[in-house]
Amino acid sequence: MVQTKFAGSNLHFKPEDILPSVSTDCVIFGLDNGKLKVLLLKRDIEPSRGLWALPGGFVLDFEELEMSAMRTLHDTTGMSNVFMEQVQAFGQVHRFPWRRVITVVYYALIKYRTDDLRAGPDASEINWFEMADLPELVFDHKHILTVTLQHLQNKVRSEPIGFELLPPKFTLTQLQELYEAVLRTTFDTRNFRKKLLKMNLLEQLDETQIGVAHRAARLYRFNPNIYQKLKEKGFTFEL
Amino acid sequence: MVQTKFAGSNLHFKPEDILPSVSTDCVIFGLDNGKLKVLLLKRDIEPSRGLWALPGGFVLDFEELEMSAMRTLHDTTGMSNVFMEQVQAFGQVHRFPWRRVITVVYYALIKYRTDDLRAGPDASEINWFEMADLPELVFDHKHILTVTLQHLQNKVRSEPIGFELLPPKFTLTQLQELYEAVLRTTFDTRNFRKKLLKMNLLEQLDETQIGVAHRAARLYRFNPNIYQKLKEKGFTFEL
DNA sequence: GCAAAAGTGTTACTTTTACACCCATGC
DNA sequence: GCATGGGTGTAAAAGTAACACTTTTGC
Repeated sequence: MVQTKFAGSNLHFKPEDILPSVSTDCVIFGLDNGKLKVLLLKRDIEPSRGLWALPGGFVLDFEELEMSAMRTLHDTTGMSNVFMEQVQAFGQVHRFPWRRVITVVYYALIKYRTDDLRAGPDASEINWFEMADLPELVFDHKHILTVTLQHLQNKVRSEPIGFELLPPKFTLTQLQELYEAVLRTTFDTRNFRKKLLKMNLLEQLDETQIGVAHRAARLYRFNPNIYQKLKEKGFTFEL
Repeated sequence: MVQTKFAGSNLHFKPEDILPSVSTDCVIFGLDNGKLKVLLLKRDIEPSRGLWALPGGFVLDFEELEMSAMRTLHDTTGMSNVFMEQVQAFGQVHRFPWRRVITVVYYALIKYRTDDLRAGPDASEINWFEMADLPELVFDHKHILTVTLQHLQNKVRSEPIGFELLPPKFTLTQLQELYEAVLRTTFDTRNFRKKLLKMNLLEQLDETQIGVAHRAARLYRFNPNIYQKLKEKGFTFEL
């Protein structure tokens, strides 16, 4: 029996295991050279074959929403154990042209990589796009990205999650560029460093950059345990 | 033909018009005498008959999520044109005991009232409860309330939405008590007033309280147009 | 020695905090 | 006249913003 090709990457599941009206989509953020990028797939299925879309898929009957999103993330990047949080649900009646589908959107912050990306069976291509230079997107995905970026900008200023976009050891310049990219602004170097270091969140390492053609910068590490302890004492991260 | 009584207030709709796996729930906040309260229904249907629950119901096939939540709000309070925003989706596999149901939660800020509350056909009782003194709740509704309160606390500090809980004309003391109730804290009266008035968001009226057994307080009004203009000039509300 | 980015201190200004008394009104 | 909440100012402290030059390293 030939069966309709559903949107999403659930083809290896039986139709009766799928919730037909609920999907999850993933906004996967990465930082490439001080630029905030998002991972998109070029659809190779109807509807809207050939347009770019957020990775996503239908939720299985016995699958947690977050698991569904993590499955998508794993399918596309090969990664697990990654920072991921729900943004909200998007449910406009005609957002999906064939029938009513509510999608629950998650965003993930990952360490940028270009190898091991897999388009999967429903897509012909996978690629990173600068948030400032997006292609035409399918359905309401443009709107979803707008809302999600706003959400990220709020979160990143009130919780120390930005580090998730950086390698475990990073320089203060990288950290500053990260915040400048996400918040689309600039900071005064001296003031930025003073502020961050004063929080006592960062472990200064006895290591420096290697292989750079200029003075090598000090490396730092974010320690979640330190943050936890500070938080219990009433500290709140605020950029 | 006898048909199963579904949870929710969708009994006047035909089963085929209902999305069986998506519901909305409403966290309806009101301010009673400086206390933050939430509106709950005592369920008169299975499952969990007799327990208290958030008002909510299944989403119709051709109904926007927000409309669904507004319908619930209207059914219980008779109100429309009310401040309402999505919190997020809750989708734990076994949150609803009979089958998989994802619920999209909205919160509403309304002017407190006790008349015209309607329990509806699925509930035996409707009542306001102090956030600090909740009854036993059905399903994951306790968790939903916790997350939603947190969400409200964040929102209320970064956007001028608290006014939605007050009558159109209010005193600065009422305003302060509102924020103290929502954020569970206290403010210094002088500093609070200075801060709020300095924003130039509030219109001072030539009216005072009437019928109080002490010096009558000045009344103020929040003007959304003023806020809009200030926002365009780069102002951001921050408490 | 030069290009390139790292790193650092001080001052003016703004915001936040802490704190106590007189005022207006109804009864 | 007294009980009740309304309304106000100031000073110290903390935090933020603006600003320019020296250091280190690789080539």
